[in-house]
Amino acid sequence: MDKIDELLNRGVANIIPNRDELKRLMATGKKLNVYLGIDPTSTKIHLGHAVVLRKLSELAKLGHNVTFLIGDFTALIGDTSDKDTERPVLTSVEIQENFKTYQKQAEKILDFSKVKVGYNSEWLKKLSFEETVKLCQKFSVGDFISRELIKKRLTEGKRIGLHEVLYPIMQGYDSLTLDTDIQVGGTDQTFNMQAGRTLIKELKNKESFVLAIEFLMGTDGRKMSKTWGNSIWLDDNPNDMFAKVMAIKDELINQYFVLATNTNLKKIKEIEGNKNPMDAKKELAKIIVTELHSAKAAIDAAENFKKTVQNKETPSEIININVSDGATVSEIIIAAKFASSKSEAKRLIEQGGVILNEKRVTDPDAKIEVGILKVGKRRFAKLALE
RNA sequence: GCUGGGUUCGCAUAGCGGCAAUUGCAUCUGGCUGUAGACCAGACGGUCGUAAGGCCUACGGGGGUUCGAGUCCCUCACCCAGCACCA
Repeated sequence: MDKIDELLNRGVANIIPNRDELKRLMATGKKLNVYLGIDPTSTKIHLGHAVVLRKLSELAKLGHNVTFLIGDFTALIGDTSDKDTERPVLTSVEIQENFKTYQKQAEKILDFSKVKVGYNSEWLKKLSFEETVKLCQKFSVGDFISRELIKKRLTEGKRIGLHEVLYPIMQGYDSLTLDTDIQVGGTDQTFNMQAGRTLIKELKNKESFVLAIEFLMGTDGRKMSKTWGNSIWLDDNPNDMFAKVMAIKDELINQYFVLATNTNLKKIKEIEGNKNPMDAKKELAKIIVTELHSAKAAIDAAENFKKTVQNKETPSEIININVSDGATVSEIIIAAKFASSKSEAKRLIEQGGVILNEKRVTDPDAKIEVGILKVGKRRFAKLALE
C-alpha cells in the first residue's frame, strides 16, 4: 500500500481525474494497461526524461502491462509547416537505429524485458480519413485554442499549423488502441494525454487516468532541456556526471533526490537533515552516478572530484603535447586546443589563467619549458620535447 | 498574387547614416569560498604591435546612393502574419 502511495505521489505533478480514484483502482490489484509514448527523433536522454522512465519502471515492477510506444508515425509526418524544404523523413530503419541508441541509455532506468515495445504507425497509418474525421468530432476547436501555449501564439499573431491540432488526436488514438488505463508523460503532455481520456470515455465508456510527471530543473535552475545546454545526460561519463550534479543550485538538491534517484524518501530526509549543502550534493552525485554507472565509478568520480576540484591537484590522466624547442606558450595553448586563436590564447594569459610549472605566465611569447601546463582551472597538458 | 513585419556573435535581442555593433543567456578568466555551485569583477571576430594603436573580415545574397551604410534606395532569396485568388 505504501508502494502505491509513493508511486502516485513522488515526482507526480498531477493525476487526472484524481489520485484517490486511481489509488482505489490500483489497490484492487488489477493488471492495468499503462503506456508511455516517446518521440523517436531524439536519441539522447537526460535525467529529466528519465523521471518519466523511472515512473514507468515502477509500474512495470508492480506487474502492470506496460507499453513503451514509439511515436514513429508522428516522426514520419514530421513538421510539414514548410513546403519547400524537403524535410528528410525518417525511414523505419533510422527509427530502429534511433531506438537502439535510446534503449541503450534507457535500460539504465527501465528493464525492457518487463515492457512491450510498440510503434504507433501500426494503427495510425491505416486510419482512414473517414475515421479521422469521426475522431475529430469528439473534440472542439475551443479546447485547442484555450491551451495556454496556443493562446499565446494566437495573440502574438504566430502561425499555428492545422496539423498541430491533430497531434493530440493521434496521441489519443494511441491511447484508445492500447485500451489504456494509465497514460504516463511529462506535465507538458497533459493536454495531449487528456485526448486519450476523452476518446476512451466517448468510445469505450471507460475511465482512464493520466499520470503527469514533474519536470526536473537543469543545472542552472531552468527547465532541463536540450537547447539550454543545462542537461545531465544518461550517457555522460562518471566524472562529468558527478561534476554536473555538483554544479546544480542548492535549492535543487531535494528535487534531484526525489526525481532523479531511487533513494527512498526517508533516507533523503536524513541526508538533507544532517549535512551541509555541499555534502548533501556529494551524496546525491554519488547516488546518481551509482545508479547510472556503478558504485565503483561513483567512488572514483567522487575521488577525482575531490582531487581535481577541491584540492586542485593535477588529474592523473592528462593529454601529452610534444613541443619543439623554442615554441611560445601561446602557440602551445593553441596546439593543445585550449584556445582557438592567438587572440584568445593571449587573452587567457593576460587574465592570468595560464600556469606553467606552478608559475603564472604573463608573457604570451614566453618560451615553453617541459613540464605541466595548466590553463584555467581544469585544463592540463603535459609538455615534452619532440 | 497583394500588403505589412522579419533575416545581426552558439541562442535570444538592441541598433538617430560615423559601429567590431547593445543587452540577456550560455561560454571563458580572475577574485572569493562550501565546489568547477552562489556572489563580485572582467573577457568574449581575426590579425599585427611591448603599448598607444593599425590592418582585415563581419549585421541573409547582389547592386546602388554617400567622404562614410547594419542603418537610406533597388533587387533577389528565405521566414512570419493578414488579405485576396483558387472553389
